[in-house]
Amino acid sequence: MFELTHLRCFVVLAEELHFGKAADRLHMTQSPLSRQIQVLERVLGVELFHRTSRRVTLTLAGETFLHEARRIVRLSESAALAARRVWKGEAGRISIGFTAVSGYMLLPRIVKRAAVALPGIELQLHELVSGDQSEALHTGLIDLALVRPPVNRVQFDSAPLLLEKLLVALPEDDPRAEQESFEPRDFDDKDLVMYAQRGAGYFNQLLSGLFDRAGAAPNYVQFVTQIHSLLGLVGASLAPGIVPESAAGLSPRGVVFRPLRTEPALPVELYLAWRRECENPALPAFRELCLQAVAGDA
Amino acid sequence: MFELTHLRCFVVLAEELHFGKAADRLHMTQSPLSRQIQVLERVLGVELFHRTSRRVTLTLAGETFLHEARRIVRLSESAALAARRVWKGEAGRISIGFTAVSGYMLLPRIVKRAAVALPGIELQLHELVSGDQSEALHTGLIDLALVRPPVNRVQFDSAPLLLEKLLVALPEDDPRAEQESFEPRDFDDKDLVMYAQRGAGYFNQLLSGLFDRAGAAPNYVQFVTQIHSLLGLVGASLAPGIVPESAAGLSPRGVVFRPLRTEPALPVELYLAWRRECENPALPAFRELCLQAVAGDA
DNA sequence: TTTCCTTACGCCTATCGTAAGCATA
DNA sequence: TATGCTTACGATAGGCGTAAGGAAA
Repeated sequence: MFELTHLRCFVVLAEELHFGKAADRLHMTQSPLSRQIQVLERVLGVELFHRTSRRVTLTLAGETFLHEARRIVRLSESAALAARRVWKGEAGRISIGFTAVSGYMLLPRIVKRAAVALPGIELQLHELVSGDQSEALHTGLIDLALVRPPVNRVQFDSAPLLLEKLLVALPEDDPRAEQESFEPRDFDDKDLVMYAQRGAGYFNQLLSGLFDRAGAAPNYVQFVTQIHSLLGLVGASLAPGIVPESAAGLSPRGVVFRPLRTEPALPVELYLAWRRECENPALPAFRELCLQAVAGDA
Repeated sequence: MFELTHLRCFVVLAEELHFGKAADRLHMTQSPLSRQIQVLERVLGVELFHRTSRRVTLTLAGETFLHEARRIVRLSESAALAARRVWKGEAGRISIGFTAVSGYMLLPRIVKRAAVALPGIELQLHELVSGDQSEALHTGLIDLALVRPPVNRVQFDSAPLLLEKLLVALPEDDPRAEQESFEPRDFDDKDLVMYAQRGAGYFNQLLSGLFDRAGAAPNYVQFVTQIHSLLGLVGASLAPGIVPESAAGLSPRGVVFRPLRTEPALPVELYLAWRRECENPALPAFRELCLQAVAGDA
């Protein structure tokens, strides 16, 4: 078969229609050019040029081949450029995993920034429940995860992304809905929708610790794994619940939000996590952009 | 720069993800394959594969490059095929020159046949006055001409394509319009629209000879170079004229056609003409088709 | 005679295959 | 220990440039 060298020689000769000039442009002498063309013609079984030792012209077959040869040469150049851009992280695709609540608040801001700062990067968003995130990260389905602690520090690298306040979510018909703000001990021996230990371990531990330190023991009327479910129950007037600040952005019906005074004031953590051997070259720049997107709007 | 060899190796390896198996498919040993990939990667400045001495996987840059490499390899194969088809005359483009009258009758039949019998051939039709045809043929604007004799036998090869009768074209209000048929001596000393010696030499000579041999001397009221013009004058009731049979297919307003008895009965010749050094590989098959198209419908 | 494409010859780079090296399961 | 990718080495094929050959203006 022929090679790209042959095509490059052919294209230039077809443009110059003069072996000497074409050879100059190709930084070679006439003789090897002549042979390159001969080889190409022999391999194809086609006369590409009409040569009369005085004038060189394309045959019809040569004209159609020129068309294709140009495309191939151009493609080979652009393919190299594209590969280099992906390799250098200027282009490519990044898959991001997020849980509903963490994503709804942050991702629009991140996506908007990325479109401006990293125009060659295509973002793929995967909404995943917390438990699935680390597996998705491990198998390579996603390159980056927005997760609650703890992050498995053996498999993954991570960076704190955001700290949030906690809010009390109350049914709007709850008598305490008038109250300005709350503190943990307000829920001692009071009904509360709580997070399950399995499936919502982070919020379960966070709130348990909070109530323990305050010497409060709420009456857990229901355990849920997702903030969505909790807000549904609150909206149905079952009982109040505690949610991260970003959940207020969901504006659920029949629910009002009030501050919960805690120590520290911003106890809810959100982390970025990624595989230690980060083989996606676009990832470092994108992680940086995530951190800036959060900081820039804080 | 890289070569097609590198791309072919790369594509197969990307499919097998195993140097040994890929090398088998490429009819080579592992070692040169390994080096081909290394060269490609060095030339691109990009790691295409993630190698762990146990497992081979594509990097992201490799995935995008694979996409392009496949296209390039496929294109190079199809380009060779296309060039070969044109070279063998199975595909290509043929430019045909024709004069209005000769073309209008014959070309539709020829075009229809070619679409079926030579589907890879694209036809380009050029309507040209007789005088321009041989120049167009010479310069290569057209590959084939439908022409009236004489054909320059030094520059061109030719073949008789069609013989036609002559018809008398009469204004419909001419008293002789009732007459069944004519012979040349009917026009002795009668008004007639005639063809000019320059620009319509063939018909001028044909008719002059006809009238001479019949001992008739019409009264030429006007000289024209094109059959179109002659029919225009006839339709305007200036005088009758003599036209080839195919002109009747134009159905001009205000003109009636009547046979002209001549010796021989089919005196009007139409030839195919082409450059002696016929460099269009599709031409021979197409010429054959033209002759068959005429014969098959005679 | 000049121009310009092709063929001939010697040199050199690049590829090939074989074989040894080395990391991983 | 077996598998499988990489490196080392000698042989060879194909490319290049220089120089001579040959047809056309």
